[in-house]
Amino acid sequence: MSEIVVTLPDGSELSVAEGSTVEDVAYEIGPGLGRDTVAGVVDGDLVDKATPLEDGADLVIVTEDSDEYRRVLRHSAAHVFAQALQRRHPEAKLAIGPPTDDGFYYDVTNVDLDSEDIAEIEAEAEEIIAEDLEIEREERPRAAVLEAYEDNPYKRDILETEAAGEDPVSVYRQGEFEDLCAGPHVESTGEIGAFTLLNISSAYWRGDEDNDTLTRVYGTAFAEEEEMEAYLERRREAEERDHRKLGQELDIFSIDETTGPGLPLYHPNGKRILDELAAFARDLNLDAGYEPVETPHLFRTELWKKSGHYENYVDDMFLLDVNDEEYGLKPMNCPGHATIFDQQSWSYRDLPVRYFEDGKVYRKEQRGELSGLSRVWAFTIDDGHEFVRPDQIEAEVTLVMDNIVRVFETFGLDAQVALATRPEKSVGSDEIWERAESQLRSVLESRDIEYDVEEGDGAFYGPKIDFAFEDALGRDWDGPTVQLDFNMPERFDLTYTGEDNEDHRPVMIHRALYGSYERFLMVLIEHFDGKFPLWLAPEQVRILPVSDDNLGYAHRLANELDDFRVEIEDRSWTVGRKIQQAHSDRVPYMLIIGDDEESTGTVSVRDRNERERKDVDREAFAAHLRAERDEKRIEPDFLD
RNA sequence: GCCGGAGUAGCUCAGCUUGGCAGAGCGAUUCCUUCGUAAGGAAUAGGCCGAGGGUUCAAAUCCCUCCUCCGGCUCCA
Repeated sequence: MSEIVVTLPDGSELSVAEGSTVEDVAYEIGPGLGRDTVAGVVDGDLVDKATPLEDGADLVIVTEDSDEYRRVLRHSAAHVFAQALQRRHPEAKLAIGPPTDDGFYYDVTNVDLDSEDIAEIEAEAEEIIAEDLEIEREERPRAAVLEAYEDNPYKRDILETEAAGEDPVSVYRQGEFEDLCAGPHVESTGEIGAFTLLNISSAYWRGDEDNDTLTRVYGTAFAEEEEMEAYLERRREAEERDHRKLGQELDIFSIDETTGPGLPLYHPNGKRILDELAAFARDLNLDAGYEPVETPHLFRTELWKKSGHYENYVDDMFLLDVNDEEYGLKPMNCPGHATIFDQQSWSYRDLPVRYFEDGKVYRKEQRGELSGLSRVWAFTIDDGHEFVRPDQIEAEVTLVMDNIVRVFETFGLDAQVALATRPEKSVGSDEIWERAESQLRSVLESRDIEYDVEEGDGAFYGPKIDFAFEDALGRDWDGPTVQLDFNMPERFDLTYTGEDNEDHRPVMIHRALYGSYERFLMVLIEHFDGKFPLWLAPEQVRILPVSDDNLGYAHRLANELDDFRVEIEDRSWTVGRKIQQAHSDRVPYMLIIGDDEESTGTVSVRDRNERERKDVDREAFAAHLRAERDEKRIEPDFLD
């Protein structure tokens, strides 16, 4: 029998008998690995473990404890859901049912499902898992499959796109159920140790709003019941961190039905945090050579016509009629800043010119998009605009990136970085685009920042680097950004005089260190679970007198700490109750003072992490507090 | 915007299936208690049951329209 050679991930080559499957090779390597093998990745494609290998294949063995396996298992779980659905609702039509990062979904149509149906289908799915049906791959002639799906436009669509030209076509069968599918799958339905349906919603076919609306059922599956329990527990904890819930509990902001959707109202606690954030950004900006400017919320639409917003963005703008003249609330700050730049003539020596403004903007987002602070109609951008010579782009972008990195470090945040390149519809020459993109790339690489390239995802006016945050529920939101703009300088006919005494066109850089204060605050609330670092905490110290007799001492203490946000708990509660409340309000430090402390002039310090120390010297505590605040330390560390 | 779910006291929720006096806990207020490290006690106040219309002797409850929120899709700071 002839042999074939496969290459393993470590680069080693292995000779095996022709016709060997992924599983055979695993056993060849070792019996333990053979038993653990659940699938393989061959030349980058995930396949069943029973797939025969070709000579020269690159092979990765997939075992149970891997993300690949979880995807395979969940893909099979999606089939189990579909089978259960068809047992209960034979009329339902299946569209597509892929695995996701932490589960699966299946898009279906021609069936109405409510929560009762979901419970029934879930019970049916448990039954299918108990039946332990073998999952088999079958190759069918294309014509036969096309005919079988005669009245299912979605499966036919898949045959014409993903499976275009394939003949035969693979179908996976388990019991009476079969589904058009490339696989791979686990061996039998019994391999799914834990299965649950999570929620029901909707989606457009192929994500296109012009297509049919489908019912999307989300679920997840695990090999072991305990894994699923742990996952569901993490989900519950994430829900507790949701900024909409904490925002209300901690009295940070509200969005009132009467005052309007997507229009957040910041309470004193919220405003204290925003003010600290603004002061921090202002320091960074002043250090980096930005000059503060300020522009109004409203401009004549003449400006929006000049900037191109009226043409491209008018559907998202709030327009007002003022004495038969049209005005618009600003959706962006850049046209105002470009106009300021245009008020004088500039020399090449003056550039870069850098303006910044915490500018409130208004964007009429689609109603279904609004969500807490992450998507709103009125929000404030920590907006900077720079006017630079083309040869200054790289140095400027480097400066901006350094500041963005500084922000991430200060808060201990993490984000997905993406370089978005030239879209099909764009302005500016090939040469300037290429140069700009390579400059952005080079800044990212010189800073060792990991990033994805999103081809064609740039703005029509220039390429950009976006930083996306994940919220507690795992949704991604764009935050800080650096964007190059070749368009606005054209539209505003902005120029500077070069060394050659000729007019030249500057490049504009749009950048935000936070993105918007709204979205950034959302990220911080969830990131810290409401336990803000001392410098940001709306209330930094709470003084808890043991009895009313100690109120005088409490006020003297509060006066000594008058450069901090200090509150005195003077309700007629027991000490235990006062401590309990301070913990639930996530106050970094509590000072508990009774007769003992008052007589010795000390304090008892307790922090929100439940540590405490008695007989603390007031001066020493105050000095620590100042250092902790000024150094922007993340956690209260006096009691370390 | 589209599909689905929901809206009852400041907050969390019960009541709605089967129409018949609008409820609980927390919080608030007042009084008692002055308390030593994660919830002392009692009393009181608090509601256009999201808004409007309809059915009915009677609507929180049934029907219609709208608003808002939640989960997605699509778009984004």
